[in-house]
Amino acid sequence: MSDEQVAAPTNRRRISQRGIATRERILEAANRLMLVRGVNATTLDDIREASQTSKSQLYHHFADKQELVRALVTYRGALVLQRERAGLERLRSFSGLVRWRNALVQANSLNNGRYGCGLGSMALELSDQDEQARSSLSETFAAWERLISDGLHRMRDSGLLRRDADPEKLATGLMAALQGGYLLANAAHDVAPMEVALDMALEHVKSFLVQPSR
Amino acid sequence: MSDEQVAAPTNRRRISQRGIATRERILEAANRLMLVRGVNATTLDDIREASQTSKSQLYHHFADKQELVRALVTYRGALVLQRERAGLERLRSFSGLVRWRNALVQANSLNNGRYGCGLGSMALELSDQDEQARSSLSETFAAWERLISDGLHRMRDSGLLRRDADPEKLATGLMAALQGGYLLANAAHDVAPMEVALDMALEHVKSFLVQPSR
DNA sequence: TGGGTTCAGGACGAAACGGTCCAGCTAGGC
DNA sequence: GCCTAGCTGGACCGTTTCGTCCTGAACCCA
Repeated sequence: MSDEQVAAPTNRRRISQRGIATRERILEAANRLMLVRGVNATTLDDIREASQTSKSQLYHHFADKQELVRALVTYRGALVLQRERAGLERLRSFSGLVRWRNALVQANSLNNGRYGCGLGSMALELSDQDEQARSSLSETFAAWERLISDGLHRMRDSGLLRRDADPEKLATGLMAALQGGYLLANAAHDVAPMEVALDMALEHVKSFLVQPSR
Repeated sequence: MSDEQVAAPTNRRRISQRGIATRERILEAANRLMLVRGVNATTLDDIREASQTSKSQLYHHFADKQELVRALVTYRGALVLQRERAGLERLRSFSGLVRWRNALVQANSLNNGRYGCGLGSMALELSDQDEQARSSLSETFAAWERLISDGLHRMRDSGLLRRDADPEKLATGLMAALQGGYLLANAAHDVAPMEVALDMALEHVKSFLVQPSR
């Protein structure tokens, strides 16, 4: 989020700067560790050590591990939406979509496809385990898709896309290709499947362009 | 597999029918539980209880939990490939692809999008945790994609698909759409995103048909 | 039927893990 | 500068969980 704390503290009476910083440090460490090892395979002691804090601080800022995980869902969601908003809010052309694709592919190629999408991996791990986390993740995905579909709406309104193009469905398709691409790239430790998947989705969007640039 | 044990016992000297049945029961229970709760969130005691066996049997048939998980990867891989082979080995037309899509969607709609793909969920959970499991899953995905691309090759050879269609890339796209669809459907508890994703991938294949049926 | 091998049951141990507690320190309003 | 409320460090506890071990039953072959 641009104008509010990414890690909003729970409403308490007095909160010191130090307290906020500690909470942020915990979330940052949890984010890093759980991206690599997964949520369930990461222990509180791991997080305590990586964040240079102590047990009591974990339990001062979060009621239990589940609440920490839920806070992490919010935290990651905010980070991803912040990043994606920067890349998508001015989307007005097909080449903008290509730039969006390239940025995602490049970022993922830095670690040879490993780790996947922070939201996608949590979605699979938590969906059948924590209903609140699931619905929160689902909303984040919806917001992400909306960033895409808003751009596609602009393209349709300006006459770039045909009237029969359905921005919502196209956005869902792009998101599925992205998430499936992340998954296959992670399994293969190679970014290539993600490229192929995104290119397929882009070709599909292209098929709705008024003047095919091919 | 049709002509070999799905759960091949490790090479031991004498193995009774009862022993094989026990091993199968353990794998079947692990498969069921880990699909719902995830690998790391499922304990050996859960499996012991669900399979009506005991601790010593688990450790008689598998060295440790990791080896059980690896055996499960093989087990699930064989099940999925068996199922998919049945649906794909005679794939020769676009309508065959539509039937394949419908079968997947229908199966997933039975539980409102929950649980996702047994291979995909393991891939995300294990890829950064067990290199052997990851490479095994990656190979299974490759074999699965090959079932699809073989069908697409047949379609291309018979003149249904244009010569410039790339069956391997199309298969990767279909697989990514499927896996991404599973993921989004699981997060949303609604099969709809999976339908949209697969339809996008099918449209993409359709765009390579010699005579567009639209 | 007898002897050795494999299978079953479950008690047991050790370590990891989530979570509690408390004593001392820090910060910010008055 | 004092005082209260919040923050920090880390020892500690109970449970869970992986893994071991030992006893007895079932099985196979001669």
